[in-house]
Amino acid sequence: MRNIQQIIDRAEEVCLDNGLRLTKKRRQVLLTLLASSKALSAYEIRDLCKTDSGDLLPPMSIYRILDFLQEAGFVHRLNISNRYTACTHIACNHEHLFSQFLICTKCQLVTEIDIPDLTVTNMRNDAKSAGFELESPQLEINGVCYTCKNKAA
Amino acid sequence: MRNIQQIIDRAEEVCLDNGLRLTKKRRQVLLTLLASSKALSAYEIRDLCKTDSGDLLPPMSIYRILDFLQEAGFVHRLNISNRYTACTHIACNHEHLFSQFLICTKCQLVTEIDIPDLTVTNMRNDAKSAGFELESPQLEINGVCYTCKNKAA
DNA sequence: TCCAAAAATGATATGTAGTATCATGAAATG
DNA sequence: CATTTCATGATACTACATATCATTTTTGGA
Repeated sequence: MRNIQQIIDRAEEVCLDNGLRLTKKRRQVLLTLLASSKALSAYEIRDLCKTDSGDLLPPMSIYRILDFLQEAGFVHRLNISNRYTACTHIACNHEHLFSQFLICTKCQLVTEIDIPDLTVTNMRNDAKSAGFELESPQLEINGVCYTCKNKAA
Repeated sequence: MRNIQQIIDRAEEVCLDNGLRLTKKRRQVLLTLLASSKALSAYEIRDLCKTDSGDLLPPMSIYRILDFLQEAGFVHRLNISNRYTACTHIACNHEHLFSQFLICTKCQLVTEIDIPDLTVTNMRNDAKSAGFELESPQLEINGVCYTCKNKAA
Protein backbone atom coordinates (compact mmCIF):
# COMPACT_ATOMS: atom_id res chain seq x y z
CA MET A 1 0.00 0.00 0.00
CA ARG A 2 1.50 3.28 -1.08
CA ASN A 3 0.87 6.48 0.75
CA ILE A 4 -2.16 8.57 0.01
CA GLN A 5 -0.34 11.36 -1.77
CA GLN A 6 1.12 8.92 -4.27
CA ILE A 7 -2.30 7.51 -4.94
CA ILE A 8 -3.80 10.95 -5.48
CA ASP A 9 -0.93 11.80 -7.82
CA ARG A 10 -1.66 8.69 -9.81
CA ALA A 11 -5.35 9.57 -9.95
CA GLU A 12 -4.42 13.01 -11.29
CA GLU A 13 -2.38 11.33 -14.00
CA VAL A 14 -5.16 9.01 -14.98
CA CYS A 15 -7.55 11.94 -15.22
CA LEU A 16 -5.15 13.94 -17.38
CA ASP A 17 -4.68 10.99 -19.70
CA ASN A 18 -8.43 10.57 -20.10
CA GLY A 19 -9.63 14.12 -20.26
CA LEU A 20 -11.25 13.94 -16.85
CA ARG A 21 -11.11 16.69 -14.27
CA LEU A 22 -10.18 15.87 -10.72
CA THR A 23 -11.58 19.05 -9.24
CA LYS A 24 -10.93 20.26 -5.73
CA LYS A 25 -14.13 18.76 -4.37
CA ARG A 26 -13.68 15.47 -6.17
CA ARG A 27 -10.17 15.27 -4.80
CA GLN A 28 -11.46 16.02 -1.33
CA VAL A 29 -14.01 13.22 -1.49
CA LEU A 30 -11.43 10.79 -2.83
CA LEU A 31 -9.01 11.78 -0.09
CA THR A 32 -11.66 11.26 2.54
CA LEU A 33 -12.32 7.76 1.27
CA LEU A 34 -8.64 6.94 0.96
CA ALA A 35 -8.06 8.04 4.53
CA SER A 36 -10.80 5.80 5.85
CA SER A 37 -10.40 2.09 6.47
CA LYS A 38 -14.14 1.84 6.75
CA ALA A 39 -16.70 2.17 4.03
CA LEU A 40 -18.54 5.48 4.33
CA SER A 41 -22.09 6.41 3.50
CA ALA A 42 -22.69 9.37 1.22
CA TYR A 43 -23.90 11.41 4.15
CA GLU A 44 -20.89 10.48 6.26
CA ILE A 45 -18.64 11.65 3.44
CA ARG A 46 -20.65 14.82 3.36
CA ASP A 47 -19.99 15.45 7.04
CA LEU A 48 -16.28 14.73 6.67
CA CYS A 49 -15.95 17.02 3.67
CA LYS A 50 -17.33 20.18 5.13
CA THR A 51 -15.32 23.31 4.56
CA ASP A 52 -13.50 25.21 7.30
CA SER A 53 -16.50 27.48 7.58
CA GLY A 54 -18.64 24.41 8.19
CA ASP A 55 -20.53 24.45 4.91
CA LEU A 56 -21.76 21.11 3.66
CA LEU A 57 -22.03 19.99 0.08
CA PRO A 58 -25.58 19.22 -0.97
CA PRO A 59 -26.30 15.48 -1.20
CA MET A 60 -26.77 15.77 -4.93
CA SER A 61 -23.19 16.99 -5.31
CA ILE A 62 -21.84 14.18 -3.17
CA TYR A 63 -23.63 11.61 -5.28
CA ARG A 64 -22.49 13.21 -8.52
CA ILE A 65 -18.92 13.25 -7.30
CA LEU A 66 -19.18 9.63 -6.21
CA ASP A 67 -20.56 8.74 -9.65
CA PHE A 68 -17.62 10.45 -11.27
CA LEU A 69 -15.11 8.69 -9.03
CA GLN A 70 -16.74 5.35 -9.74
CA GLU A 71 -16.69 5.93 -13.49
CA ALA A 72 -13.03 6.79 -13.22
CA GLY A 73 -12.43 3.56 -11.31
CA PHE A 74 -11.25 5.25 -8.13
CA VAL A 75 -14.15 4.30 -5.93
CA HIS A 76 -16.42 1.31 -5.45
CA ARG A 77 -19.98 1.36 -4.28
CA LEU A 78 -20.76 -1.45 -1.86
CA ASN A 79 -24.29 -2.42 -2.67
CA ILE A 80 -24.96 -4.53 0.38
CA SER A 81 -24.27 -1.67 2.77
CA ASN A 82 -25.02 1.42 0.65
CA ARG A 83 -21.51 2.67 1.29
CA TYR A 84 -18.48 3.71 -0.66
CA THR A 85 -14.84 2.76 -0.49
CA ALA A 86 -11.72 3.81 -2.35
CA CYS A 87 -10.39 1.28 -4.84
CA THR A 88 -7.18 -0.24 -3.57
CA HIS A 89 -5.81 -0.55 -7.10
CA ILE A 90 -5.68 3.07 -8.16
CA ALA A 91 -1.93 3.20 -7.96
CA CYS A 92 -1.15 -0.21 -9.37
CA ASN A 93 -1.39 -1.19 -12.96
CA HIS A 94 -3.18 -4.49 -13.16
CA GLU A 95 -6.74 -4.74 -14.41
CA HIS A 96 -9.35 -5.85 -11.92
CA LEU A 97 -12.64 -6.45 -13.60
CA PHE A 98 -13.93 -8.62 -10.82
CA SER A 99 -13.52 -7.42 -7.27
CA GLN A 100 -14.26 -9.15 -4.03
CA PHE A 101 -14.95 -7.21 -0.85
CA LEU A 102 -15.04 -8.46 2.69
CA ILE A 103 -17.14 -6.14 4.79
CA CYS A 104 -17.33 -6.15 8.56
CA THR A 105 -20.95 -5.86 9.61
CA LYS A 106 -19.94 -4.33 12.95
CA CYS A 107 -17.52 -1.59 11.97
CA GLN A 108 -17.72 -1.36 8.17
CA LEU A 109 -14.05 -2.21 7.77
CA VAL A 110 -13.51 -3.17 4.14
CA THR A 111 -10.86 -5.35 2.60
CA GLU A 112 -10.63 -5.79 -1.13
CA ILE A 113 -9.11 -9.12 -2.06
CA ASP A 114 -8.26 -10.84 -5.31
CA ILE A 115 -10.31 -13.64 -6.74
CA PRO A 116 -8.62 -16.45 -8.64
CA ASP A 117 -9.48 -16.45 -12.34
CA LEU A 118 -10.75 -19.98 -11.98
CA THR A 119 -13.30 -18.90 -9.40
CA VAL A 120 -14.51 -16.20 -11.71
CA THR A 121 -14.80 -18.60 -14.59
CA ASN A 122 -16.73 -21.05 -12.46
CA MET A 123 -19.12 -18.38 -11.32
CA ARG A 124 -19.75 -17.24 -14.86
CA ASN A 125 -20.48 -20.79 -15.90
CA ASP A 126 -22.74 -21.48 -12.95
CA ALA A 127 -24.64 -18.31 -13.74
CA LYS A 128 -24.88 -19.27 -17.39
CA SER A 129 -26.37 -22.63 -16.46
CA ALA A 130 -28.99 -20.79 -14.46
CA GLY A 131 -29.83 -18.50 -17.38
CA PHE A 132 -27.88 -15.44 -16.29
CA GLU A 133 -25.17 -13.43 -17.90
CA LEU A 134 -22.71 -11.83 -15.49
CA GLU A 135 -21.34 -8.50 -16.60
CA SER A 136 -18.54 -7.16 -14.46
CA PRO A 137 -20.00 -7.95 -11.12
CA GLN A 138 -18.45 -7.57 -7.77
CA LEU A 139 -18.63 -9.96 -4.91
CA GLU A 140 -19.55 -8.51 -1.56
CA ILE A 141 -19.42 -10.70 1.48
CA ASN A 142 -20.39 -9.79 4.99
CA GLY A 143 -18.37 -11.06 7.88
CA VAL A 144 -16.84 -9.91 11.13
CA CYS A 145 -13.28 -8.64 11.29
CA TYR A 146 -11.06 -10.08 13.97
CA THR A 147 -10.89 -6.81 15.86
CA CYS A 148 -14.65 -6.77 16.29
CA LYS A 149 -14.73 -10.48 16.94
CA ASN A 150 -12.24 -10.13 19.77
CA LYS A 151 -14.10 -7.16 21.17
CA ALA A 152 -17.26 -9.27 21.29
CA ALA A 153 -15.51 -12.09 23.13
CA MET B 1 -40.32 -27.13 -7.52
CA ARG B 2 -43.42 -28.14 -5.66
CA ASN B 3 -46.62 -26.20 -5.84
CA ILE B 4 -47.24 -23.28 -3.57
CA GLN B 5 -49.84 -25.00 -1.38
CA GLN B 6 -47.41 -27.76 -0.52
CA ILE B 7 -44.81 -25.21 0.44
CA ILE B 8 -47.22 -23.32 2.65
CA ASP B 9 -48.27 -26.58 4.28
CA ARG B 10 -44.67 -27.32 5.02
CA ALA B 11 -44.16 -23.84 6.46
CA GLU B 12 -47.17 -24.42 8.75
CA GLU B 13 -45.58 -27.63 9.94
CA VAL B 14 -42.25 -25.98 10.65
CA CYS B 15 -44.01 -23.29 12.63
CA LEU B 16 -45.98 -25.78 14.68
CA ASP B 17 -42.84 -27.71 15.48
CA ASN B 18 -41.08 -24.58 16.64
CA GLY B 19 -43.81 -22.75 18.49
CA LEU B 20 -44.07 -20.07 15.81
CA ARG B 21 -47.31 -18.60 14.58
CA LEU B 22 -47.92 -18.36 10.87
CA THR B 23 -50.72 -15.85 11.17
CA LYS B 24 -53.04 -14.88 8.35
CA LYS B 25 -51.00 -11.83 7.41
CA ARG B 26 -47.70 -13.62 7.61
CA ARG B 27 -49.13 -16.35 5.40
CA GLN B 28 -50.38 -13.74 2.96
CA VAL B 29 -46.96 -12.12 2.70
CA LEU B 30 -45.26 -15.48 2.25
CA LEU B 31 -47.78 -16.44 -0.41
CA THR B 32 -47.19 -13.20 -2.25
CA LEU B 33 -43.46 -13.83 -2.31
CA LEU B 34 -43.88 -17.45 -3.33
CA ALA B 35 -46.10 -16.43 -6.21
CA SER B 36 -43.56 -13.95 -7.52
CA SER B 37 -40.56 -14.91 -9.63
CA LYS B 38 -39.15 -11.47 -8.98
CA ALA B 39 -37.79 -10.09 -5.77
CA LEU B 40 -40.22 -7.61 -4.27
CA SER B 41 -39.64 -4.49 -2.23
CA ALA B 42 -41.42 -4.14 1.10
CA TYR B 43 -43.69 -1.51 -0.38
CA GLU B 44 -44.50 -3.67 -3.41
CA ILE B 45 -45.46 -6.47 -1.03
CA ARG B 46 -47.60 -3.98 0.80
CA ASP B 47 -49.48 -3.09 -2.38
CA LEU B 48 -49.97 -6.74 -3.30
CA CYS B 49 -51.25 -7.64 0.15
CA LYS B 50 -54.03 -5.16 0.47
CA THR B 51 -57.33 -6.47 1.71
CA ASP B 52 -60.45 -6.73 -0.43
CA SER B 53 -61.57 -3.42 1.00
CA GLY B 54 -58.29 -1.94 -0.20
CA ASP B 55 -56.71 -1.42 3.20
CA LEU B 56 -52.94 -1.47 3.30
CA LEU B 57 -50.79 -2.77 6.09
CA PRO B 58 -48.55 -0.14 7.64
CA PRO B 59 -44.90 -0.39 6.57
CA MET B 60 -43.87 -1.30 10.10
CA SER B 61 -46.09 -4.38 9.96
CA ILE B 62 -44.69 -5.43 6.62
CA TYR B 63 -41.15 -5.16 7.93
CA ARG B 64 -42.02 -7.02 11.10
CA ILE B 65 -43.62 -9.79 9.13
CA LEU B 66 -40.62 -9.96 6.82
CA ASP B 67 -38.34 -10.18 9.87
CA PHE B 68 -40.39 -13.05 11.20
CA LEU B 69 -40.32 -14.89 7.88
CA GLN B 70 -36.56 -14.42 7.65
CA GLU B 71 -36.01 -15.72 11.17
CA ALA B 72 -38.10 -18.73 10.29
CA GLY B 73 -35.97 -19.28 7.19
CA PHE B 74 -38.82 -18.80 4.73
CA VAL B 75 -37.63 -15.58 3.18
CA HIS B 76 -34.33 -14.02 2.19
CA ARG B 77 -33.51 -10.37 2.13
CA LEU B 78 -31.45 -9.38 -0.92
CA ASN B 79 -29.18 -6.67 0.35
CA ILE B 80 -27.96 -5.43 -2.99
CA SER B 81 -31.46 -4.55 -4.16
CA ASN B 82 -33.35 -3.96 -0.91
CA ARG B 83 -35.81 -6.63 -1.90
CA TYR B 84 -37.19 -9.86 -0.55
CA THR B 85 -37.61 -13.30 -2.05
CA ALA B 86 -39.06 -16.59 -0.82
CA CYS B 87 -36.52 -19.24 0.05
CA THR B 88 -36.63 -22.02 -2.51
CA HIS B 89 -35.78 -24.62 0.11
CA ILE B 90 -38.73 -24.33 2.44
CA ALA B 91 -40.19 -27.62 1.33
CA CYS B 92 -37.01 -29.61 1.02
CA ASN B 93 -34.99 -30.92 3.86
CA HIS B 94 -31.38 -30.11 3.22
CA GLU B 95 -29.56 -27.41 5.12
CA HIS B 96 -28.41 -24.40 3.19
CA LEU B 97 -26.25 -22.21 5.31
CA PHE B 98 -24.67 -20.49 2.37
CA SER B 99 -26.97 -19.25 -0.38
CA GLN B 100 -26.11 -17.77 -3.72
CA PHE B 101 -28.53 -15.53 -5.56
CA LEU B 102 -28.42 -14.42 -9.15
CA ILE B 103 -30.38 -11.23 -9.53
CA CYS B 104 -31.41 -9.65 -12.81
CA THR B 105 -30.74 -5.94 -12.67
CA LYS B 106 -33.41 -5.27 -15.30
CA CYS B 107 -36.42 -7.22 -14.03
CA GLN B 108 -35.44 -8.41 -10.53
CA LEU B 109 -35.82 -12.05 -11.47
CA VAL B 110 -34.10 -14.09 -8.79
CA THR B 111 -32.59 -17.54 -8.99
CA GLU B 112 -31.19 -19.22 -5.92
CA ILE B 113 -28.46 -21.68 -6.80
CA ASP B 114 -26.30 -24.05 -4.86
CA ILE B 115 -22.66 -23.43 -4.18
CA PRO B 116 -20.24 -26.34 -4.11
CA ASP B 117 -18.88 -27.02 -0.63
CA LEU B 118 -15.40 -26.57 -1.94
CA THR B 119 -16.16 -23.05 -3.07
CA VAL B 120 -17.53 -22.23 0.35
CA THR B 121 -14.47 -23.66 2.03
CA ASN B 122 -12.21 -21.65 -0.24
CA MET B 123 -14.09 -18.48 0.46
CA ARG B 124 -13.92 -19.02 4.18
CA ASN B 125 -10.19 -19.58 3.97
CA ASP B 126 -9.62 -16.56 1.76
CA ALA B 127 -11.62 -14.47 4.21
CA LYS B 128 -9.66 -15.88 7.13
CA SER B 129 -6.38 -14.94 5.46
CA ALA B 130 -7.68 -11.41 5.15
CA GLY B 131 -8.67 -11.28 8.83
CA PHE B 132 -12.36 -11.93 8.45
CA GLU B 133 -14.67 -14.53 9.87
CA LEU B 134 -17.62 -15.42 7.64
CA GLU B 135 -20.75 -16.31 9.51
CA SER B 136 -23.56 -17.61 7.34
CA PRO B 137 -23.23 -15.13 4.55
CA GLN B 138 -25.05 -15.07 1.32
CA LEU B 139 -23.66 -14.32 -2.07
CA GLU B 140 -25.63 -11.91 -4.20
CA ILE B 141 -24.56 -11.39 -7.76
CA ASN B 142 -26.08 -9.03 -10.25
CA GLY B 143 -26.45 -10.07 -13.84
CA VAL B 144 -28.93 -9.97 -16.68
CA CYS B 145 -31.32 -12.83 -17.27
CA TYR B 146 -31.56 -14.18 -20.81
CA THR B 147 -35.08 -12.89 -21.28
CA CYS B 148 -33.96 -9.34 -20.60
CA LYS B 149 -30.79 -9.85 -22.57
CA ASN B 150 -32.77 -10.95 -25.62
CA LYS B 151 -35.19 -8.09 -25.22
CA ALA B 152 -32.27 -5.67 -25.24
CA ALA B 153 -30.86 -7.15 -28.46
C1' DT C 1 -64.46 -18.77 32.68
C1' DC C 2 -61.98 -14.90 33.36
C1' DC C 3 -57.57 -12.53 33.99
C1' DA C 4 -52.84 -11.52 33.28
C1' DA C 5 -49.01 -11.92 30.39
C1' DA C 6 -47.18 -12.31 26.01
C1' DA C 7 -47.37 -11.92 21.16
C1' DA C 8 -48.97 -9.50 17.12
C1' DT C 9 -50.53 -5.59 14.85
C1' DG C 10 -51.74 -0.55 14.16
C1' DA C 11 -50.67 4.43 13.94
C1' DT C 12 -47.77 8.32 13.87
C1' DA C 13 -43.63 10.29 13.23
C1' DT C 14 -39.07 10.31 11.80
C1' DG C 15 -34.48 8.88 9.90
C1' DT C 16 -31.51 7.55 6.02
C1' DA C 17 -30.35 6.81 1.07
C1' DG C 18 -30.90 8.60 -3.31
C1' DT C 19 -32.92 11.27 -7.41
C1' DA C 20 -35.42 14.88 -10.45
C1' DT C 21 -35.19 19.29 -11.93
C1' DC C 22 -33.89 23.72 -12.72
C1' DA C 23 -30.59 27.43 -11.69
C1' DT C 24 -25.91 29.14 -11.28
C1' DG C 25 -20.89 29.15 -11.68
C1' DA C 26 -16.30 27.84 -13.68
C1' DA C 27 -13.25 26.17 -17.54
C1' DA C 28 -12.00 25.17 -22.06
C1' DT C 29 -12.00 26.32 -26.81
C1' DG C 30 -12.45 28.69 -30.92
C1' DC D 1 -13.95 37.38 -24.93
C1' DA D 2 -18.01 34.87 -26.17
C1' DT D 3 -19.93 30.43 -26.42
C1' DT D 4 -20.30 26.01 -25.18
C1' DT D 5 -19.52 22.49 -22.03
C1' DC D 6 -18.77 20.78 -17.66
C1' DA D 7 -19.38 21.20 -12.61
C1' DT D 8 -21.89 22.58 -8.73
C1' DG D 9 -25.86 24.54 -5.90
C1' DA D 10 -30.67 24.59 -4.20
C1' DT D 11 -35.16 22.83 -3.58
C1' DA D 12 -38.14 19.35 -3.43
C1' DC D 13 -39.28 14.86 -3.52
C1' DT D 14 -39.29 9.40 -3.59
C1' DA D 15 -37.97 4.91 -1.67
C1' DC D 16 -36.54 2.14 2.06
C1' DA D 17 -36.60 1.50 6.95
C1' DT D 18 -37.15 2.16 12.07
C1' DA D 19 -38.51 4.26 16.81
C1' DT D 20 -42.11 4.54 19.84
C1' DC D 21 -46.29 4.04 21.91
C1' DA D 22 -51.08 2.34 21.57
C1' DT D 23 -54.30 -1.35 20.66
C1' DT D 24 -55.75 -5.95 19.62
C1' DT D 25 -55.30 -10.98 19.73
C1' DT D 26 -53.79 -15.17 21.65
C1' DT D 27 -52.40 -18.13 25.25
C1' DG D 28 -52.01 -20.31 29.51
C1' DG D 29 -52.87 -20.36 34.09
C1' DA D 30 -55.96 -19.39 38.63
